[in-house]
Amino acid sequence: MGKRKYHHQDLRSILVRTASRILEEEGMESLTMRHLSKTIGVSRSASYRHFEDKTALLGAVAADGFNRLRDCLAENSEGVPTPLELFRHCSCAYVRFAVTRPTLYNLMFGFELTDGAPVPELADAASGAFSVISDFIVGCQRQGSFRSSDPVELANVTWSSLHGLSMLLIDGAVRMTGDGRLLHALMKDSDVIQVEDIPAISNSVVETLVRGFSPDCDK
Amino acid sequence: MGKRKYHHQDLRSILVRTASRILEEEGMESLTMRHLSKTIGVSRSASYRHFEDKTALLGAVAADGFNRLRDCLAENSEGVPTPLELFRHCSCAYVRFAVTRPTLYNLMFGFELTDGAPVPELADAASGAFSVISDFIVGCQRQGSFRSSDPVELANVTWSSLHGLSMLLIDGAVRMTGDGRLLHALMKDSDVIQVEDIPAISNSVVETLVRGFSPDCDK
DNA sequence: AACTGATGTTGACACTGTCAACATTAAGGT
DNA sequence: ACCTTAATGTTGACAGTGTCAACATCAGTT
Repeated sequence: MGKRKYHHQDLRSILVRTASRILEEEGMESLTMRHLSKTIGVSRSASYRHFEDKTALLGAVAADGFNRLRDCLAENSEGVPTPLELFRHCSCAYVRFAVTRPTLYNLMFGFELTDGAPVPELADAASGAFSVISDFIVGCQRQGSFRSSDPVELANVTWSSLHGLSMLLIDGAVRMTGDGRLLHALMKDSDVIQVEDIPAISNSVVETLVRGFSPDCDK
Repeated sequence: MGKRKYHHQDLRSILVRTASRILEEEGMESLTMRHLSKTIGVSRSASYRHFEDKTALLGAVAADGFNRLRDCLAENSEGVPTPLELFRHCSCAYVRFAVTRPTLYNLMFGFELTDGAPVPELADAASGAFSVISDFIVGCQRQGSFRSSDPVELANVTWSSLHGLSMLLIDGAVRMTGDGRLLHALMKDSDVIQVEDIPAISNSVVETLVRGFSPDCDK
């Protein structure tokens, strides 16, 4: 009695979800096909009926990550009044997503996102997340908060900055001082950043981005 | 006769150099302790007299990468007249370094750079490379090309942007259109970027950074 | 009821990082 | 010259990995 079901109904998505959980909770090197299979309670190479490779599995996890990022960015923008505030909220949500899921975020960008990529769904997912930021920028332009040059240019700089900042935070290369400014990596007496510091960090970067480096417009 | 030398004179640095070469020429997954040892012509676990771990070896390779980056940035700044031009050159050199050595660059930032890090020399090396950019920014401020707010803030945004851009280029998430503008990842008909495109890309980002997003200073 | 394609299992293989035990060398003190 | 000692290189072994071929079991169609 209690004869266990031999076939799962949707092993594929269970694999992706569990892999994602293992990734975040136990780290990248713990995410092995055998460990994954064992935690699910399935045989060691059952995954190969659903994914050609371990790489293919990881690709699916990464794509799922991009979708979750897109949803996260969209959620955080509900009920925000001005486009500029929306842009700020979105940027902050982006960095927080990355920093609170470092391993997943690393995985997401560890793939070739190129056109003829091994995992095409990944490219679409990444594209979707990027579009959210892109749209908010266009909104800022329409409302007059941003100058009306090529929105793609602004979007790429934004994405580069947010992505770079997230990575540097993850790697511990950038910290925060007591008064909320960013601090160059590894200066003495710098504290490890906390989750509640993220808004300050993110806003600091966004403000610098908006203002620019040039002194021409110093009031 | 021809009795081979049993001891190398400096196996440690040979290991780092060869590992670095394998990394760039054959890719990350080809960099295995056994393959490395075999190409050097030394036994499989001789490396463990010089490095506690494979991780320790990789850390040394990464640190060496940061030093090479520092030198590369310094070299590219000789004979450049104005601080702003220096900043542009330096930024371009940074991105080119990353894009032409994607695997190495990925490795360099795949470590915890934190204070109590497993590989402390890595932190210092990263710090050194970062300082070059940082100094140029201060130069721009002194000369009046950049506004005189906290230089650390500008430096961090710069580093974030350059790092993010490099990563996105490496992953194929950002491309270039025929007319030299950046293009959002994976739009149809986009070309793969070439090395000679890098100056245009880098300058585009730098210019946006300097100008800012805000329309306040639109001439 | 029999066939069939999809799905899960087991045994096996080559490969990996790493360690313990051993061999060889270089250097220094007597 | 010898012996000691530490550093350095080698070999055998082990657990763990991704993956494949051969087999077993299920769900659905004819």
